[in-house]
Amino acid sequence: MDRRKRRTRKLLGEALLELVQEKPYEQITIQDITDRADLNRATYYLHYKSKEELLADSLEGYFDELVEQIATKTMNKPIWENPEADAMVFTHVAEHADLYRVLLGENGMGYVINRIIDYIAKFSELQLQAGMGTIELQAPIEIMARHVAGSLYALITWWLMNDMPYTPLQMSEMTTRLCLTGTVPIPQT
Amino acid sequence: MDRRKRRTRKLLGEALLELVQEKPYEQITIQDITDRADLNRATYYLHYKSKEELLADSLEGYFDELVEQIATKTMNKPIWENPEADAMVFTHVAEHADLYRVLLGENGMGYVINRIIDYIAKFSELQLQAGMGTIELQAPIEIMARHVAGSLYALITWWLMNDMPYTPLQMSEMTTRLCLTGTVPIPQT
DNA sequence: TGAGATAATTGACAAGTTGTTGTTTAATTG
DNA sequence: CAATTAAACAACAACTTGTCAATTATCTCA
Repeated sequence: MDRRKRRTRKLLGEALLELVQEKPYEQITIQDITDRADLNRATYYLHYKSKEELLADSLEGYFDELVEQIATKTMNKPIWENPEADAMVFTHVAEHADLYRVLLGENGMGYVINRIIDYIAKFSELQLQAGMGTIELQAPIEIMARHVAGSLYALITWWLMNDMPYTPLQMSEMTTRLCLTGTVPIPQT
Repeated sequence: MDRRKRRTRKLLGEALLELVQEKPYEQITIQDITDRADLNRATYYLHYKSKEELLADSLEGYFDELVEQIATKTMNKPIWENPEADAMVFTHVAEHADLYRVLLGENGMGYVINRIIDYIAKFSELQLQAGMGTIELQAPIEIMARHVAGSLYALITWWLMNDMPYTPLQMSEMTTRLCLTGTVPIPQT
């Protein structure tokens, strides 16, 4: 990709991520973005058709960063020997708290939310497949992965919206425990 | 509330819920809504300031309907004696599948998603409080409730987006099992 | 039923946004 | 250096928004 092209897209992305923290997403116009990036509005349309397209593109970076971090740490280890993996997620969220608060909270953005859940689910699925022999399946792997992803997503947002009252490690331990042993670890009848 | 006022709001709500299934939410203008409802555009502003306000208002009905159904069935029963409760949720979603697919799927709407999770979490919290004496707490109730809510949300959307490959009862059984006993019901070390 | 209150209509307004186009200028690459 | 490609620029029509003041229809309650 051309150096100038990359530069322009980077500028646009940074502008949008800044603006998103200043005013409601719907109220951000393409004009606003190009003003902030100090580019002509027409230039925008040479790169993106919509705000959504730009936002999705800009977020890639954050996601990839996190996914890679985790991948290097947890590869080939089943999740139940790895509370640090989840802790990394919570830490990552804390580092970009302002942004995620906007993306996930209150008037959060649906496709970002779903994308995040998908990301997590895909990841869990790998984890679960790795441990397939060891554990007794409670449901199709696909579904178990979604279950874990949903739980993690909900706990992340709760934590974020309540000013992070626990440490990432505490959160990750609770998450892991709830996902692995459930809410009611009483003798199964 | 005035009869006419109610009528107008109902018309606007129906119009929006129709439109939301026809084209992307962001592309729906207030003009579109009032055209469909056969009302003057200026009239809209006498009732709502934004599209969001109208949408939130329109959804109340659906939510209340479901919440009440469940409340009457499950009151005072702990959730683990009650797979039908969750089944009702899945059935409800199936009944309004077209709408929920738009609200929750792909480019879903963030605040609707969060509202749904909040709804479920509040509900779970009551359930968990009711069974407090009986069970051993794995984490603060608040967190356990979020965990359950996130899981249920993720499973609902997965089910919806994959053309509902299981029956509501099957889904509800898996949900319950995963939430109660977790993904890995192996002896705890 | 009829008077008064309230909601809705209508048409019009300025201000702003959108997407696109054709032309010109600048930067990058080999 | 020449060719290519990106960006700037200005201007376009079409549409959206929020808000008006003046008017008409509808409902409510005495």
